[in-house]
Amino acid sequence: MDEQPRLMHSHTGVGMAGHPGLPQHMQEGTGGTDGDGRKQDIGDILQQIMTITDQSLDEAQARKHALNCHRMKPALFNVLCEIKEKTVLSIRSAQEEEPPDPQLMRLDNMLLAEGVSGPEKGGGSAAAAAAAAASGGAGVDNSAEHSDYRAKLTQIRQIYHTELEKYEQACNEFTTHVMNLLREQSRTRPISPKEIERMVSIIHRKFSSIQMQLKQSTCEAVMILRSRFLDARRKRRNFNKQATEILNEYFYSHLSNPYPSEEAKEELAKKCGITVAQVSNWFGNKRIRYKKNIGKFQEEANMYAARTAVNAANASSHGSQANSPSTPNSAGSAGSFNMSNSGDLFMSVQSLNGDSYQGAQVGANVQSQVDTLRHVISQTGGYSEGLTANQMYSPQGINANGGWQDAPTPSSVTSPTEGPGSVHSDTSN
DNA sequence: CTGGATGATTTAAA
DNA sequence: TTTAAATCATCCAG
Repeated sequence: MDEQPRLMHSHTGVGMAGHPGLPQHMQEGTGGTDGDGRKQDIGDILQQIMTITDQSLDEAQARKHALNCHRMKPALFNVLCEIKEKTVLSIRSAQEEEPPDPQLMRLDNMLLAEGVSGPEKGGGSAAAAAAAAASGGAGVDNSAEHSDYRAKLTQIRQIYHTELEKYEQACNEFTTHVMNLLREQSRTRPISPKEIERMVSIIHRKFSSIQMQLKQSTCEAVMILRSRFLDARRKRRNFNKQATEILNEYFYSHLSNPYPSEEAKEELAKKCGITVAQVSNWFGNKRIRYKKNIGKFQEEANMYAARTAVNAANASSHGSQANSPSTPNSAGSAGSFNMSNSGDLFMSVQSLNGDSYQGAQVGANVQSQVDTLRHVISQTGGYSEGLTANQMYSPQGINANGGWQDAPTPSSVTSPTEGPGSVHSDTSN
């Protein structure tokens, strides 16, 4: 910009002094000072303006320059300004106020709520933030649960921000370009700053409509992601066999107190490749279902008990304790550990009695404990089978210890119509 | 297609 | 908050 653009209102009527260095062809007819010559001059200029679109760019540039430098130009410009001054009112009045688009506001709010357009870090998605807040300290499994979701959300956020930046940059570039163009044009035609402002606002509106599209598609992406995430969470997928085995192993080896501690849950979760919450769910389900129908789980219980017994025997022969998922002990007191052991062994006893289970694998030291347990069995043998089943996993001592199924009050359990006993009957009878 | 198995969610209680 | 219990929703073998 070597030359100040002559905007309409800042225009102060440049003198009519001739410009030096006019091209030769522009000079013709300017020699005389009479009216005819001037008229022809104007006609010539107008003619050139009219045909300007037919010219090549270089040619046009040259012509433009020539016109700009023409001595008649300021006068013509003034005339144009006057004409425009009279007609521009209608344009100016058409400048409407732009009300904030409610849809845009809704989109903005949603993006903010989803953490897409909000602060970069510290919270991620609203859902994740809420989950993290709800879970307090145990954010590890939650982050694992939501990591996929959050990763995708972050991706969306990144795309959104890059696109937004791109649009803004493009908008600024375009605005600058248009403004320069208008300034440039304001040399040859009257353009008010208001008009430039208006043009800029039109450009901004156009770009913001593009931005709204971006926001809309981002919102859609978030919604899709969200629904997919929720679906995935709602969808049930069975754990793999190994995970189930590990869980069952723990459950049956801690049958007297199948309440894994937080650390135990974490370890189990890690081993099984599931979350701590899932471990909790599993144990919750397992406890209630086991208790509801012990007979149904008899075989499973025997199997795992035998396996645990074997493991224990092997481990003890190597001089170390329990091989099961390295929880020190679920129930703090020393007595309960023994109890739990005895309870588990009791399962083996049952299988030996009822089904001639291969007890040969049970180590000798274990066998001796089995013998002592037989007493317990015989003592409780007078009850109905259903009760026997209950007694199996909750010997008296455990109840005293706050065992996992709080004293099933024999009287209530004795109701003979119950299922467990009947199922159990195939093995014991 | 069906019924049982099973993981997840909800509700209520401690 | 954890847990028991009920319930939901899906999976899956037959």
